[in-house]
Amino acid sequence: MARLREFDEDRALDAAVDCFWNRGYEATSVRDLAREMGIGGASLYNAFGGKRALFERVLERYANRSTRERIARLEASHRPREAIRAFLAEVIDRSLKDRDCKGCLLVNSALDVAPHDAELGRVVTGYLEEIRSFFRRNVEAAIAAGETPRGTDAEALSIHLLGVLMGMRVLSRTGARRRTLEAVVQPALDLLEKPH
Amino acid sequence: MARLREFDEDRALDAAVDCFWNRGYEATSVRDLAREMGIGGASLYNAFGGKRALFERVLERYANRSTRERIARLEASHRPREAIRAFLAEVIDRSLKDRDCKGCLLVNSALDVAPHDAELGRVVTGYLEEIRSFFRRNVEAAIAAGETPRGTDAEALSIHLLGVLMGMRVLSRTGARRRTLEAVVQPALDLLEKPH
DNA sequence: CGAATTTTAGTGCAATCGTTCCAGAATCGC
DNA sequence: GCGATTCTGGAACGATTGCACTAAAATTCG
Repeated sequence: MARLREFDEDRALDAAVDCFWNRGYEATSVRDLAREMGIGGASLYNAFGGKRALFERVLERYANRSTRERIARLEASHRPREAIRAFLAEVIDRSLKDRDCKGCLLVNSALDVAPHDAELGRVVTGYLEEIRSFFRRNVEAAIAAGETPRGTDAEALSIHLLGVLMGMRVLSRTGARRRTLEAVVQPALDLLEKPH
Repeated sequence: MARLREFDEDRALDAAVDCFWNRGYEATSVRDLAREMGIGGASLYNAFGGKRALFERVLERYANRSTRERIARLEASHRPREAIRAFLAEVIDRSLKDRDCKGCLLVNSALDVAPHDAELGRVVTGYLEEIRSFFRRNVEAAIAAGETPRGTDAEALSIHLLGVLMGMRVLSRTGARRRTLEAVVQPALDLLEKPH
């Protein structure tokens, strides 16, 4: 019926993720995007609709490939408390490896675009809630397994863990060292450990 | 010798603070700034040098009027542990009162402009270090007063407090409720409290 | 007052913004 | 091969960007 698309949509999306992740929404131009994605401007509008619509696809892809993948993988291979610990440790490792200090696209977006675009704000908040839900699920499981201190509140602790994760992401974007990031996170992990 | 300036530089700076605070560096245009500051574009360049130079003045004014003022005031009127508690409580109160969810200009800048401008990055990091230094100073004083749990590490705890503050600021920008913000902060404050 | 100096509003500039349009190329059912 | 359809690179759109320039207005010193 019609001409076939020449470029790989997933590869192009990955390139767009890198663009928005590096420079933020406002500072990334459609021309930058098209160049990095290896396509023409017309193809971008043809395939993705425009800058904003592309950004929604980018957020979704980032969530799938980064956040959801990590949650599923760690939850499948670790006991509850260790899943939380491994999640934070992995984020620290990746943050330190990233020379560009890109931080987390969801956190960057929460501060950059969410306040000025209610719909995108709800999307970002939804993804953050998925992370918190992961924390909450595993804190509850750890409580049920009797591995946590007495009186642990899963709801409150999951919020605290999300906040600590956000703060660590902010500091990692400013180029913090490993010792700093671990000092941010450690006390939160200690709350899951029975006092001895 | 020369004509006197018609506008009040401090009032104009305050208006510029609001602009950058609301919309971020990139998304704020010089024309927006001039209009909100009540001056012409030429006056802006004349008095402040340009957008970037103005932003540095804005960061300085924000730090003086918001962060440093709060630190000095609370440190003068509270005992060490209560100064930290009051600091976080005040930030929560102000975050909830702010309908625009502007968050903290320093945090917003740390994610928005710092990674792309090394010099501004150092400026922002410096202001954040002042906050951490406030935490550290008061944790040390609390330790010296014997008010903290045994084995409290002032350096590590001050980093944790800074991270928790950053995280709370991120979540406040997404429109979090009081219960959420307090849940983020409470466990960090508990670390200053002797177990009973 | 006259000269010197600096602020002011307004306009202009080259560049870039997100987006659209266009002509040509490629692919399908027929 | 043909018509229909969708893709492609490239040019062009109006709007806006940060910044520079001009002439008039205002102030202080001599």
